[in-house]
Amino acid sequence: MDQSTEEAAFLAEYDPRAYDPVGVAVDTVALTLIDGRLNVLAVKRREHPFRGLLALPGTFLRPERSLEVTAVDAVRAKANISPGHLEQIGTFAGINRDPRMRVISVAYLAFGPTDPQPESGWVVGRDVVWLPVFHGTWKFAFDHEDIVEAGVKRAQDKLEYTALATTFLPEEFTMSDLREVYEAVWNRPIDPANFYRKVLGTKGFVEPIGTKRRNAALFRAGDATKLFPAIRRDLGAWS
Amino acid sequence: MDQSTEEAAFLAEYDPRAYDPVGVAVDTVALTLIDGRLNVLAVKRREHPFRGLLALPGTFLRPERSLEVTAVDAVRAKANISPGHLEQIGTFAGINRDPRMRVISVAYLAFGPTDPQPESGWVVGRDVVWLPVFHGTWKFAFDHEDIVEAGVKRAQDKLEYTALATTFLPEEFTMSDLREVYEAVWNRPIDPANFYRKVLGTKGFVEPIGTKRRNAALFRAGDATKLFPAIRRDLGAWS
DNA sequence: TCAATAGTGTCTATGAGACATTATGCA
DNA sequence: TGCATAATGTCTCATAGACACTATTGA
Repeated sequence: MDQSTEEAAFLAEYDPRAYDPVGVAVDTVALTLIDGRLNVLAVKRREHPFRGLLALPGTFLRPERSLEVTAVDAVRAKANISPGHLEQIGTFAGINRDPRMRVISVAYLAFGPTDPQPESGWVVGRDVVWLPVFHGTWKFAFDHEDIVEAGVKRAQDKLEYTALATTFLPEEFTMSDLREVYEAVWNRPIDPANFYRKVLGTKGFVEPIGTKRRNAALFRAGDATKLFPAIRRDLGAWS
Repeated sequence: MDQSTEEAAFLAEYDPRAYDPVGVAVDTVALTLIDGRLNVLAVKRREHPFRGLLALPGTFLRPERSLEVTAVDAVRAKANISPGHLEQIGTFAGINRDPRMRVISVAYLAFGPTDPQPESGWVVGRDVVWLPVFHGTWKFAFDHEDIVEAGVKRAQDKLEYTALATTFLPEEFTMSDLREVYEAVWNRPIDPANFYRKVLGTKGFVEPIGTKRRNAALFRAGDATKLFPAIRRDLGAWS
């Protein structure tokens, strides 16, 4: 590489316009609990490519919009979920993941309660459905199966050491409601008695309201964001 | 929104070319241990914008290259680190992070031993330096301070539940070498006796070679990737 | 009054951490 | 032979989980 070539390469390295454009999409894994089961929001594609297949709600990033706003709007446009939590999962950038051109996708994870509660398999609008994550296998467009898997795994991890489980629930909930969130997201049963004490022993996770529903005390979310001690999933014994 | 406008919006949603381009950069937080201290690789910028400030090694994504290759090459071009581990941290996309145009950065974390061992503050090449992370504060260009912080935090987390600490070390190492990795990345002292037994009690983390250096047994990396039980950092008691 | 769920009691096993003690190899 | 570091012993405390038991409320 001679001097001028090196200089050109150097300048190009620092000039974004020197390269062909790469498309940037934002796709969201929106999770909610329906009837005790974890569900993910999907859209049936009406256009090329992958016409007819399921895809995550998403759109292309516009230069003047933030990733977060883009991620939330894509979900709001399709369903009545109000994400109590939004976080970035990561960026998926396989070279041929989109047949049209190079497109990378910044994936987001959103979860929250839906109101009113739909049923599992519920068709929210034209070509929009909630799919029960652990009950059936779903064929997605692009690499969206990978993204869903990463999103679910992230949700599972986050329930261990953050207080985010409460964002799946309405403001008031019982201990069983909260346990149901863990059971749905982790897809395994949990001992009610031990769960009860573990949650109460975790500072700031929930606080009692004082009222009851049937014979169950009602709680609201506490002010903790990180849980200590964590609600452990004992991964070593499982995966 | 009338029918034709809606249709146009719908089509645009699925056509990447319908939007102004967004630049995609890849920046890498490359970490290594120098003299028992955690160091990060930085480049002094020679061009606008932020001329003269420190930045992470990085470049723009070309349509035909993968993120991972781009991330590793950016580091290899600057220093003699051979990343034993590479993972994506996340995508940083603040709207005005780059004054030239909208540029999002997919950030990667790399770590591994350097050979030969440089000294801390070592100038690897023209305008390339290793900076001791916890000894001094460094002013970076763009939002690269945030990216470094996220990278270091990710490294700290990963040492808890993965066997990646060994990738900071050469093939043969003593228990003290391994403890030094944890102390450098976590930036706090660890009881040698308890660490010793905790590591040996963690299936597949290290295996003894049988030989010694001074009076210390030598080990090599085991075949485990996830650690169980994890080497816990007791975050609750700290942050 | 019965059934289902909520909530409490109790025991065991595991692992983290403090810190004392012994072993090893080099100056 | 003495010193630094390696390696082992021993104790305490916190927490997870199994499972038996009692309490409460609606059908």
